[in-house]
Amino acid sequence: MSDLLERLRERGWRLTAQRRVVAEVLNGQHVHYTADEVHALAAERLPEIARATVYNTLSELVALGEVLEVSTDGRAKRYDPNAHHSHQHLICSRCGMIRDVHPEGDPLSALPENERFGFTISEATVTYRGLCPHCATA
Amino acid sequence: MSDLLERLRERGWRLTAQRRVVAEVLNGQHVHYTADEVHALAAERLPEIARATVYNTLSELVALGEVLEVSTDGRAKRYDPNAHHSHQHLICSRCGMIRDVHPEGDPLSALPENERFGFTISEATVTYRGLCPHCATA
DNA sequence: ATCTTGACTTGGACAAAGTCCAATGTAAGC
DNA sequence: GCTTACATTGGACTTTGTCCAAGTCAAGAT
Repeated sequence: MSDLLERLRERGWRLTAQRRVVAEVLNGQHVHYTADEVHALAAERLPEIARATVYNTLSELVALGEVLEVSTDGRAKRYDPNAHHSHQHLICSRCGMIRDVHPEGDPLSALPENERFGFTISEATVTYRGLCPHCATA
Repeated sequence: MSDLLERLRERGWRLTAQRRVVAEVLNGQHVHYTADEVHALAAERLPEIARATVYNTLSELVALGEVLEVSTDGRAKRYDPNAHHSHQHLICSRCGMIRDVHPEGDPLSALPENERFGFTISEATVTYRGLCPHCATA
């Protein structure tokens, strides 16, 4: 935890109570919260924190590479604190639960040159969908 | 084109002027429009078509499996008329443009059994991101 | 050809998610 | 402990999408 705050301070991040609370809410979670959920959890500790501040802070954490933005469908974006381990996502089509997974190989290499259309490709994400054990039996 | 409309009619779809125009806008495109873009294009031919009708019609086409919904990020969903050929997407991080691409191999097989957490996995989608030739030079 | 009817369309209100901005507050360096 | 540049606030605004009651119309029946 304090690693995160220290890394941020080294990069010139001004450490305010609001930013600390947002970072603490995210840190070490294996669930991926929406911005509104982060706001609600942060407000438990710091009641007057503004929605805009949560959005700002999340965007900064994403820009700094400390947190990943995951947009699963047309709904709210979710924030994934596990930015330092490359991984992909497995999502339950029914309940929306997300698990981090680690497929083998590099999906980037599966795209031949003549399928790149002049793009400068920087990233490939793989999303697996299906039913989680709980939803499959329910 | 008329294939699509015929298929839909066989399934009991009531063919209205509005639905015809929406289907015609989508048909045969290799770009993937947002609902608003579809609305604008449809309105060129049928000026008074309502936004709600476009949304309704797109949802029906998706439910019938004739069109795929692609949600690229937090922005508007895009509609992909190429539902009958399996493919993946390459997205410009700046302007949001989408191209269909065809990577080699099957991403599903890259996920080992012990990384499936009891899920019944039905689908794997791969999304490549980068800058399109136009945005890379601008 | 006209009627009938249930499905379709309309437009406006509403909602969710997110952005923007001017005024105010404050962390950190001096 | 001052100062000031940077952060926060809250409310208005935007975008994307959904909902609904009232009006309209495609298509089968007569």
